[in-house]
Formats: sequence, C-alpha cells, structure tokens
Amino acid sequence: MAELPFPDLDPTSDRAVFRQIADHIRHAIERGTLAEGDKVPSEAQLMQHYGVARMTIRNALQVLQGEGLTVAEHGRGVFVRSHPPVRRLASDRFARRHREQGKAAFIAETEGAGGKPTVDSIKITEERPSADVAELLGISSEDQVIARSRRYLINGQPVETAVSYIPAEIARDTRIAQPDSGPGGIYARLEELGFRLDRFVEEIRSRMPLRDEVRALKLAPGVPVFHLVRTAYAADGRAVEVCDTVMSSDAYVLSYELPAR
Amino acid sequence: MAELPFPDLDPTSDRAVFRQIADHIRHAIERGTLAEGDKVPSEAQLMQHYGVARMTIRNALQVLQGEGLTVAEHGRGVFVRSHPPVRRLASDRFARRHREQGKAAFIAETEGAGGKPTVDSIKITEERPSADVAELLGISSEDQVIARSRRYLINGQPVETAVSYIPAEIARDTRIAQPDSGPGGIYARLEELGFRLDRFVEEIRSRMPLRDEVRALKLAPGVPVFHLVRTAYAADGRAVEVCDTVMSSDAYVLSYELPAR
DNA sequence: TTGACGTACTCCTCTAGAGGAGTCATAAAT
DNA sequence: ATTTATGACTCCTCTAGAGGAGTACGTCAA
Repeated sequence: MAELPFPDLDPTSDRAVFRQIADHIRHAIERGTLAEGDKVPSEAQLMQHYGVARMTIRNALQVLQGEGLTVAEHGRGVFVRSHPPVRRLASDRFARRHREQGKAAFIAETEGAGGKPTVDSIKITEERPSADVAELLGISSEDQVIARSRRYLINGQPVETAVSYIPAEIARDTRIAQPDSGPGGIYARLEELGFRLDRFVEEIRSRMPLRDEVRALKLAPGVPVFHLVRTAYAADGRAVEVCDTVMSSDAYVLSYELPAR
Repeated sequence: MAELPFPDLDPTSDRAVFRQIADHIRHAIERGTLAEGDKVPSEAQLMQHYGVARMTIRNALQVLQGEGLTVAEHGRGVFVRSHPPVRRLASDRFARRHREQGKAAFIAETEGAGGKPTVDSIKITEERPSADVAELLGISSEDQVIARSRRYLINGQPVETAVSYIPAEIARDTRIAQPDSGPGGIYARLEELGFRLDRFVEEIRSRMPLRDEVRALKLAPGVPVFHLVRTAYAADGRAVEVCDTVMSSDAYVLSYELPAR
C-alpha cells in the first residue's frame, strides 16, 4: 500500500484528532497535492494510516464536506469538489439594447458563453402576493399578482430558480401570463404594454439553501446560495415586477458598476 | 418530564432516522414552535423521546447546524440561531456627497443606523500584488502596492474584513500609507491626490468561509460569506484601488441599482 | 459478444458504550 | 458576605463494533 501524503497526528496538540485529520486533508487540497476531482483516500485507508476508529475519520470527512471542499459519492469514494465554470452577471445585463436582440437575458448570455441554456418547470399562477412582494410592488396584499416560476439550467445542470411577480392588473390576459412569454422575455412585453423600464433594484443575500432548494438546484453539500430579489421600475416610478431568484453560489459571480457621483 | 413537540418516527420511511429527527426539529423552527434563541431539547431528552442512540441524535443536530439553523454551546445546550440586524449596503454608498461629510463610508453608515462602529487590526504593508490584483489594477506583478488591511466591527461584533491594494507609486509617503487615513477615508485622499473617482466595479461571490475567516469574523457554523472585490477607477480610466473584502452573510444585504438603458 | 452473477470495495446508517470538558446553581467553608 | 467546592446537566470526542446499499470489475455462461 502506498504511503499517504499526510503527516502523523500530534498527540500533544489539544486540537481534536478528527480536526487534525481534516486539517491535513484540507492542506493537501489547498496545496494541490489533491487536485480537483481527485479521490480522497478511503475511510479504511485513513483508519489504517492514522490508527483511529472509523467514526473519527468520518467526522473529519464531514468537516470538509461541510466546508464545501469535498463530495462523497456512495459506493465510489470521496472526491475533491471541482468547481464548474461560473457565469459572470454584468450590471448591464438588462440593458434595453440586449432586450432588443429578441432574446431573454438568460438565453443570450448563456449562448454567448458557449453553453446550452434550458428553461424548465415553467408554472404560472394567479395569487395573492406575500407581504414582502406587495410592499415592493407598492400594492395591497389583497390585490392579485401573476406569478411566473421557472428553473434555469446550463448544459443540463440547474443553476437558478426564479419567480416573477407582476400585478395581475397589468399582466392578466397578456403574453406575460403565457408559458412562452415571447421574444425578449417579459421585460420586452412590459415595454410593449407601455411601461418603459427605467431602473432595476437588486437586493442580494447569501445563505445556506433550504431543503427544497438543494433538490431543485442539485446542490452539493456545503454550497451556499445567492438569494436575489430584483424590482423593476417603470419610468413613472411604479414598480412593475418583482423577481425572486435563488442561484447556486458556485455557478455565479455577480458584477455591478457603481457611479462615484 | 414534559412531552416534546415532535411526532414519532416513521419506521416504514426509507428516510434515515437522523434525517427524520432533523426534519422534525427543522419543522418546529420553521413553524415558530421553537423560536429564535430557544433551547432545542437536549441530546438526552431527544434520545429518550425517540428511543435511539446518542450518535443518531447528534447526527440530526449536526444536520441542522450545517444548515445554519442552530448553534451548539458547550455545556449549555443547542439553541435556535438568532439573526442579528443586517446592514443594507446601498449602491450609492460611495457617492462623493457622502465622502464630503468627512467620514469613511463604514463609520457614517453604522452611526446612521444607531450602531457603534469600530475598526480593528489595521495593518499596512508594502508588497508585490497577487496576479489577480495586478490584473485588476492594470500593473505588473513586479510593481509594488500598498496593502491596507483592517477589520470592521459593529457593537463589538466583527462583520467584515477588508484589504485595499493601492499602487505604491500612488500611495507611498501619503496618508493612505498611514494607519489613520484621515477624514473621508482613502477615497477622499485619492481625490486630493488628483485622482477624481469615476466609478467602482464590484464582483460578488458567495462561499463557505475558510478557517481563518471563521475566526476573524466569529462566524457560527453554517454561515456563508460574501466575497466582494471592488475596483475603483479614476476619471482617466485608470484603476487606483482594489479592495478585497469578506463579509459575514448574516450581517449584510447588498443592494444595487441597475439602469435599464 | 453479450449478459448475469459474484465479489471486493466504497460510503451510509445505527448501536452501545466511555471519558472529557464547559456551565450553572447550590451547598459548604471561610 | 464572599469564596470555594460539589454535583447535575450540557455538548464534545473517541472507540468498537454491525448490517446495509451503491459501484466497479472480473468471471463465466449463453
């Protein structure tokens, strides 16, 4: 059996054994001794190398998994997590000139980067808005909204879920309430309806995903999500859409330009 | 002993016992049966209630901790995590009109929100930039930069660490290279030096913290961080500063305004 | 060549213990 | 009144097992 590239435990340290082991493996990953996609030595190998019980090894591996450094595959082994190519979202991604190309923002960007975009599980309902959404839209929570929910995938890998809320008064019986919202997406439709879009405000949070989100985005353990809420304002100052999206944090880098004025 | 507010296990389910238990507790937290700050029943109580081994209970609690829903305090118990008040960072936070008040952005904002701001562990070095920083600043990685690192706290609670890199050619022997950079902060100094700031570009990532970051920000388990890199551009298009900051995700909501043009 | 099967290896779940260490309240000693 | 000791309760670490289930791969029969 080949020697493992890990030092021995330090019995004088007050650091718990499983943490020391996690430190060794983490260090190997950071140095590149274990590269992306590499297999971490098996539980049995590690048990033998360190001479500790299996649970101690599992605790160590658990730590790394929680840090998002590794993923375990049942029956195959534990692997150093490889990071997928990220999408960089620029702050001009909703500029009108892009919309006029006739493609929705997501499709245009993804194709531009050489990926295959898909949109999935499109559901449209009419409902009462939550208090938050009503507040952002500046309407009463008694009023109805059209909720368009969907999931975005790149090369079959889910990266984002989104729900748009548009006041029913605006969107009812328009193409916005149809699964296929047409060329340029719903922002193009809103402009056709006379709501010239003026600005968007995005609020960004970062947190660990809920269980449903883990499933919908096929998230590896230890991967947080961006929670982004965008409000679209028309030229008259009226909010015409709120879009609530959850994005896998390792699929995205968000980029914004701020004026110094 | 009081009855615990959890149902029995479903022995027919193929869901692992510890996951079922985690589900019960998570559900109680979501419904509010267990409110923020409440103590989760102790391991012993849960063992007795469910009639399972202690490790099974600990696994369940581990799941919740990994989700950032609970924190364990050695010797005291496990508690539902309470979320501190968040700071909302607006996209005009670096506007010149704020700088002219004579206060650095962080101080002004925090006092405005009624908190006590502190800046901590200020260290200034002159060094060679990393490849990333050199690229953003548009300089060679042979050139020197001034690195200003510091930590921000609100009411004694660390919320953010930041390192600013400014080309040494610009900042050497100026107040920027002093621990106290003077009224209005380094952006005010840069403008005094003739670099009229034009725009900032911020790139945002979200990820789990490294070990050092957990320590520096006193992060609870299961709390991700924002990793934000801001580049400041002068009116001539030259990059004059790169600021690399790591923020506790439960202390911040980031807000940006995007033009629709 | 193909497909079924077995086997070895992997991680997953769970049990049943043990000692350690931090916290807190109370009782005893000063 | 203050300090010190004690004990109950908490979570933390670790051991030593057991059976389960998914994966990879070689063997053997069709």
